[in-house]
Amino acid sequence: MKDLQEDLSLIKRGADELLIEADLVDRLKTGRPLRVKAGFDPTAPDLHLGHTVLINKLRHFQELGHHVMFLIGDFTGMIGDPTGRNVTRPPLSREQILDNAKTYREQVFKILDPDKTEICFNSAWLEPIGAAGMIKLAAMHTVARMLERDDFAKRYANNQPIAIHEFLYPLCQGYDSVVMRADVELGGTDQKFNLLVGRELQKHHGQPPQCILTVPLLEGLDGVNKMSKSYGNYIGIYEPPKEIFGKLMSISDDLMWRYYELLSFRSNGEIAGFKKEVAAGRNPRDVKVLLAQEIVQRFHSRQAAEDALADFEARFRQGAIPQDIENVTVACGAGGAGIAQVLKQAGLTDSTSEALRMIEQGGVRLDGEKVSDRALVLKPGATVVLQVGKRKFARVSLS
RNA sequence: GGAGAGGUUCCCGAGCGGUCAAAGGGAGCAGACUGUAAAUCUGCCGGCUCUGCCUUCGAAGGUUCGAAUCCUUCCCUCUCCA
Repeated sequence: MKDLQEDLSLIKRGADELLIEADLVDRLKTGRPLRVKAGFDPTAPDLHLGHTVLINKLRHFQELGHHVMFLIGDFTGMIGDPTGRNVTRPPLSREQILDNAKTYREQVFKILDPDKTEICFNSAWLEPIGAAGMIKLAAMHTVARMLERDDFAKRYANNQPIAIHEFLYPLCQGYDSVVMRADVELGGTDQKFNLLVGRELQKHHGQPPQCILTVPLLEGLDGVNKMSKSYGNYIGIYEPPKEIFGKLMSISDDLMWRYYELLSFRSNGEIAGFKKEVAAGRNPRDVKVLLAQEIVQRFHSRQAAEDALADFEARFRQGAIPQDIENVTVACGAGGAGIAQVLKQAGLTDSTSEALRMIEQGGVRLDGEKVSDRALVLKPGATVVLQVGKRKFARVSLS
């Protein structure tokens, strides 16, 4: 019995909500491996730290000997989960989906055990049911119940459009649970409604309704919106070490604690210790460095974490020029090229207008010297190191 | 099917014949400062062959010396009624 308590506390660690706990306890008591489901849209080809909160939780179940089913929503991906942002997603081609799925698999297996993970595609059963099946499915739920969903309710109240196909998404996701005979489904807190629809549909099909475990959504770098590729506030787990490190260093001091809670493998005791030390005057920067290193090491290596730190220190604390600068060749006529042109063609600014602005604001350096002459001309044959702001560098050769 | 409201620059949102590349806020970027790509403050924030020129205000036409602003048609969204 005490093993059960330990299992349960691991399952609940960091989780937002568990429905229905007593039901889950009963199922755990049976001793059989539970069928644990979590689904992902194959819309984004790579995962970011926000997804890993959920995947870490899947791993917990896996460690406890349960059957983890990683569902790739290749069919539902065509619908796109209603985001409330009223953005129409371009439909994905078959190849794109398969391609994305492959990438998913690789990335997820950095956290999950490949031998113990079942990968499913929901097109396998949603495709065959056809329009008739879809109508049947739609008959199992009412519009009023659909509008209970917070997102729909808000949009409806704010006179924002809701397309009918958006109602189909929760139904499809719920039907997945029926086919997969899920005992437990995991999702972000924003998924709660969809997860509950799964329970309803399972009841309709004479199955015991699945338990639901929601994990908090990780805030993105801005600390406000959820981390998401479409908001551009994310840290991808395949990003270069220095990017991951730098992005983590850019989060606010407050957000840092949230990240510790949801991403760090450090114990609660350790984290509480850090908080105490910072309150007592320790520089939060140093604690942030530890977090950044831990994450870089998880997805790259210990060495990469060391290097990222060294580079960061050199660049931002001492203003040094980094070692690995991109080499760019820019073509110009015999008379040379204007500095603004060169900055644009080297990809350091988006437009010549922006380049000129950067110069006016003192954000451009040439071989470490601030450029103040917007009419500066670079001669053919010259090779210079150009810098825009603190982070953009290029070694430019004129030819 | 009928009546009404509305579509503005990355987002929200003013403008309602010239002074509009278009207020304000957010995001973003740069500078200063610092404890960091935190916080704070300042500036920038369509493009270009840049003291000028070109392209934007759902789309296409039209009126006018001149249109984001007026007219016509079309597309899209919302509300109420049926």
